[in-house]
Amino acid sequence: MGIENVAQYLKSHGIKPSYQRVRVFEYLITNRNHPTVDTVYKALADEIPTLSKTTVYNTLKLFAEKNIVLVINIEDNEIRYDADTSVHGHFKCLKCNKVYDFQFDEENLNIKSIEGFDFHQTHVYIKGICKNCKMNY
Amino acid sequence: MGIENVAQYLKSHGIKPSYQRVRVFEYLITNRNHPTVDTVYKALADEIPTLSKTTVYNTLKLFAEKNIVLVINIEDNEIRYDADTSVHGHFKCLKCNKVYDFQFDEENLNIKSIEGFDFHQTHVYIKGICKNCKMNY
DNA sequence: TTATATATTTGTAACGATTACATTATTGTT
DNA sequence: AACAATAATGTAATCGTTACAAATATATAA
Ligand SMILES: [Mn+2]
Ligand SMILES: [Mn+2]
Ligand SMILES: [Zn+2]
Ligand SMILES: [Zn+2]
Repeated sequence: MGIENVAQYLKSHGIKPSYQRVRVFEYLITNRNHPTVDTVYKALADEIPTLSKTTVYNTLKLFAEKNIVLVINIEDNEIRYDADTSVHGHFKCLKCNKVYDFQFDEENLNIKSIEGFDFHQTHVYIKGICKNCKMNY
Repeated sequence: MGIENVAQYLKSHGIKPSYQRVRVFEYLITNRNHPTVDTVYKALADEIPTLSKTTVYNTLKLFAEKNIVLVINIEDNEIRYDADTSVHGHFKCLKCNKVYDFQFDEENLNIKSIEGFDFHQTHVYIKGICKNCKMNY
């Protein structure tokens, strides 16, 4: 994504840009790894020794409410976050556990049997084995 | 689904058809409501007073491993189960919390950027407001 | 600047869904 | 009936998440 000024970006979405919030959001856009709360916490705890895991929880929940992050529920045992809020799908490799982005044509989904419904969010999740893992095993 | 003999169906998928397993699977195919563990437990506990919630957990996990139920993770705070294992999408209404099935054209998704990956499962989840709730509020 | 109010962060305790595990019950076989 | 194997049950433990109160930081007014 092309976010140059993170503080300004947060402000423009109604979020006061505290130090911790800026750092969490910066983590998301520089490491595009669809991290869990724990991943973010462990990564930042070194550089921000006073950081509390509760703050990471609160911050990501706030980001989700303000719609600057997507909440990704591919697996039932982990919640991941994504600062890329454009419409795209997620592929999780069952061997290396990496989550890949992919594009898809939403219009061509050609959805039947739920006409007249209001769509707020669409999530497309695919599980399988990625190219790397297919070759190396 | 057209499953006449549940016990036979379980056997054919490598599952010994104990009384509890048959009852849980029967619940799934008669009430097509994408229930949680708790929903199944509460519904059957009346008729099977000795039923343990652990058994419902074990049973649904076994069904998922043997691929006779789908695990549905639309929301991060609830795991739902579906005995209809055909490819179809799920719409969750954010007002009435009902989960609707819908069909979609998998081929037309036209997925880019993950060529050469092996797909095991595809999930399409949509959240929004259903037709009923739109009209009645 | 100082005082005061508001917002945010922190750390700990509580919660709740899920799992682990030991015990009991059931089923199938000799 | 005796035995072995499998499944169900109930309780305790686990772990991710949330609630909450105290501490800290930030903004505003005097
Ligand atoms: Mn993504
Ligand atoms: Mn379904
Ligand atoms: Zn992989
Ligand atoms: Zn509804």
